[in-house]
Amino acid sequence: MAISNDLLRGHTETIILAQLKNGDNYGYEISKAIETLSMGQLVLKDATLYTAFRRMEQSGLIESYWGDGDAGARRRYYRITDAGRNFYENNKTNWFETAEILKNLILGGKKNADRTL
Amino acid sequence: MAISNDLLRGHTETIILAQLKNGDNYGYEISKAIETLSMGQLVLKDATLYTAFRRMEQSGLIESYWGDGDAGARRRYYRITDAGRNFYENNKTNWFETAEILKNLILGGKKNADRTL
DNA sequence: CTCCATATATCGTCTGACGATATATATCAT
DNA sequence: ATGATATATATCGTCAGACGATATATGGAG
Repeated sequence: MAISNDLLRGHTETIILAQLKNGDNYGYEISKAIETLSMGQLVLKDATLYTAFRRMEQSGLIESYWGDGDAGARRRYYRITDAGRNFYENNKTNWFETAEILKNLILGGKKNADRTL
Repeated sequence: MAISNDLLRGHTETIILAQLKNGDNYGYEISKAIETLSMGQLVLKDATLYTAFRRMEQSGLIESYWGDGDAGARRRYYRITDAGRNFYENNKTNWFETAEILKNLILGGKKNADRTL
């Protein structure tokens, strides 16, 4: 059961930034790292990945530069900025708090409800 | 720090169904119950709430009927269907699994990365 | 020479959350 | 009484983000 697009929504950027915190990297490898880390449950689609990069660069969360390797297809490397680090830390904290609340909401409270109406 | 719209996305229906599992109820009270249960962190907007009801009724997750109370504004009550229960159980399980994976993804793995690249 | 993995990129579509707005009733303060 | 506030439901239009489809380029395996 893979992670659905709607449950992913809003998390993509944070997940990518989490990878970039480990050092500069390029799209394809970030994508593979995420796939591995999620044990195959999350495979970001190309369109999702690259639109996220663009968006994040425009909003100053990351910077990019072309890799100088001659071998293979050209790679565009991304580097996390200070703004990106702040954004990441905020989202991380936010997620843990949200997850706790969401857990309660999804469980629904009220252990033994018997309301007839 | 309230729950952002994007983190909410995809969870609304599950959260509403969790409430209806406690017995038939109407929109306004469901909304208040969610607000209380989340300690004010999640306040579903009217538009979100009522579009969700419509969507869910059309897809057979819930059924509705007008309350017969003469007092106050008319209330439309909702009842969870069998399909709704299945949907809820699936989403609940799915969420707990997804949350676990998402936790790893957001933390990003690789404790002490020092890749210069 | 063709197929596949690597690698990046854009266009257009669809879905779901929400701001704005409308409508109606009951209660409470002025 | 009159206007504000809480209760209660509903729709329209907008916006953002995930993704299917598609395009392009390279290098190695068969």
